[in-house]
Amino acid sequence: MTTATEISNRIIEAVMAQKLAPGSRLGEQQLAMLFDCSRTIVREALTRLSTRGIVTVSARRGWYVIEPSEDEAREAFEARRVIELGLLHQLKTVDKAAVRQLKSHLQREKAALAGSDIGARSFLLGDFHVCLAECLGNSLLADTLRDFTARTTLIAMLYQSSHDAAQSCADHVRIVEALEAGDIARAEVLMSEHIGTVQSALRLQASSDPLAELRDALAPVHKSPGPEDTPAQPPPRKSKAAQGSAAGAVVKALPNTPRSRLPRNSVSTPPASPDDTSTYLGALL
Amino acid sequence: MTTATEISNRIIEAVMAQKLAPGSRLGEQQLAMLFDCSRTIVREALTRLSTRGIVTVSARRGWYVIEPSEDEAREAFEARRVIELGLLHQLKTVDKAAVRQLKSHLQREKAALAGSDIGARSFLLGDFHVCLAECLGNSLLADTLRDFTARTTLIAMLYQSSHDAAQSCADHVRIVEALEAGDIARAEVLMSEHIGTVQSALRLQASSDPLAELRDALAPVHKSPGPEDTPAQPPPRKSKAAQGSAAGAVVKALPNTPRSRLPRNSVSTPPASPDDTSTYLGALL
DNA sequence: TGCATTCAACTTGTATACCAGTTGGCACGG
DNA sequence: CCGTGCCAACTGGTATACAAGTTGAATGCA
Repeated sequence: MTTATEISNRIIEAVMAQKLAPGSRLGEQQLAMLFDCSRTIVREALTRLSTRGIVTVSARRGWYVIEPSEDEAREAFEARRVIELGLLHQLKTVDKAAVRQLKSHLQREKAALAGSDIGARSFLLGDFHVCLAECLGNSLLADTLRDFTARTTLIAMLYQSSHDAAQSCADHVRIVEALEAGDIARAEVLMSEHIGTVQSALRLQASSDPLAELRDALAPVHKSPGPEDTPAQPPPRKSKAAQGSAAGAVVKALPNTPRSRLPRNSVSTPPASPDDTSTYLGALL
Repeated sequence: MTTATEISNRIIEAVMAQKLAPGSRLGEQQLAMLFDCSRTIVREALTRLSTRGIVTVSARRGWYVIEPSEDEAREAFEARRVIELGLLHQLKTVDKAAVRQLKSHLQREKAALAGSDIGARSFLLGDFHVCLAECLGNSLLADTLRDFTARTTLIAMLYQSSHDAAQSCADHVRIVEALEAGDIARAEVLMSEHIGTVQSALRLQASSDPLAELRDALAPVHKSPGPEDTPAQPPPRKSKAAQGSAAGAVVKALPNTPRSRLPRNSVSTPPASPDDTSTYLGALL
């Protein structure tokens, strides 16, 4: 048994940890089995998340993690810029305790960077911004920023961000240094550059050709041209499918369940075979 | 029959129109009767609104419109300031079409100010800020701002704002003028002052005595001292109860249903007598 | 072989039945 | 007359049954 709040927290965390890709399917029944509760609870969690703009429901087809359009991506980054710069801009003084807490966060970031847990790394990198808002004394904006950060994390996954984690962490360190020195204006500039760096690492094509993406993605791959490496790529969650080498860009989020459509045993599956569920929703556990 | 989205929109609008006061009770059953749908739908609407921070549920007691604490009030205004000033601050140029749309909004504000519909007046005054964000091209922030504006509207009701509508409208006019002139910096200053004016019109007591509020509210009323008038007061929705004159501050939102606890007819009330419902939820129709 | 159609499995959508906690009136005892 | 405890009515909480729409694969026909 689990509460709706727990479930939605898990999902948000999984998104921030890049363990749930844009377009991932979140079946009510599957989640209900996974969390050992009824569909009612799952539904409440998903409804909440859809209000927060993290998932969408396609009528009688299923719930899916959002796949932001390029316009939505632009808005999300703009929104984060507005809030985070606005927050710093209005700041008069920096509390000692806040700096201490932020430094503690940076420690965790560095630890994750040294370690091998890609998920924790991604989560902490995003959580820094939430933490900043919280330390600066506005939990309302912190909550808002959490949703927006999850959003930009999904955008980074969807548009194959080539940004690396070490860079982000270094940026965060400099920002906190500026805050500690009381140089808020510099912190603001650094934050602006930081967000700009992350945003410009996206492979957004401003081309007016709506087929460009497909054309590019479906172009025949003769040799691996490998122009640049993409360090912060989502972990090989799905195993099979998408066996094209890591070079080619993925068109969209490929359908996340290549499971063969076997005839169902009968009506309902009481023993709850973990096969289906644990395959791709293990990210939530 | 109504959808969950419609219901939550109605409630948000009623809040922005100051037709639903902080602490108002929103019974699932009552709303279900009012909107002719099942509790399931109502529940979804209320769940959504609670995610947006407009209502709260007290376990097995009922749903209520939020009553923000003073800290939450501070955060809400700060959040609005951050977003709105941040939005203007990052603005490079002002679109012609945006100015046109904003001017159209101002026309409606003036019309409402001239008319007698207090609800429309309050709604439009708040909606201006949402409209601004939308015109400036960020619907994500516009949606966020809608929730925050509803919040500050509730705060104004709860803390007996003495601010008047004409002043707000005049402020809005000046802000749009500055935008039209391309003087974004001035618009920013004006907006800052505007929000400051609204915020400082609240009767927030910064006293550390947690009983001060009660002490003040329950002080005997000998003569009506009437220091200043409070023009933008919530309409006399409830008729009876709170028969103390308009001078004394209301402690909290008084229990919104002084309905006598008559023995229930039997099990379920099929013909759905409109008595109970239409009494205080008429604001939603 | 190729194409259109049918159909069954699977999905969410909605209503409802029932569970459980809260509350306030009322009766009873001091 | 006052205080206290009990009880019934009312609240939301949860699970579940059933309705309704979507999809993809198998099948039959040209």
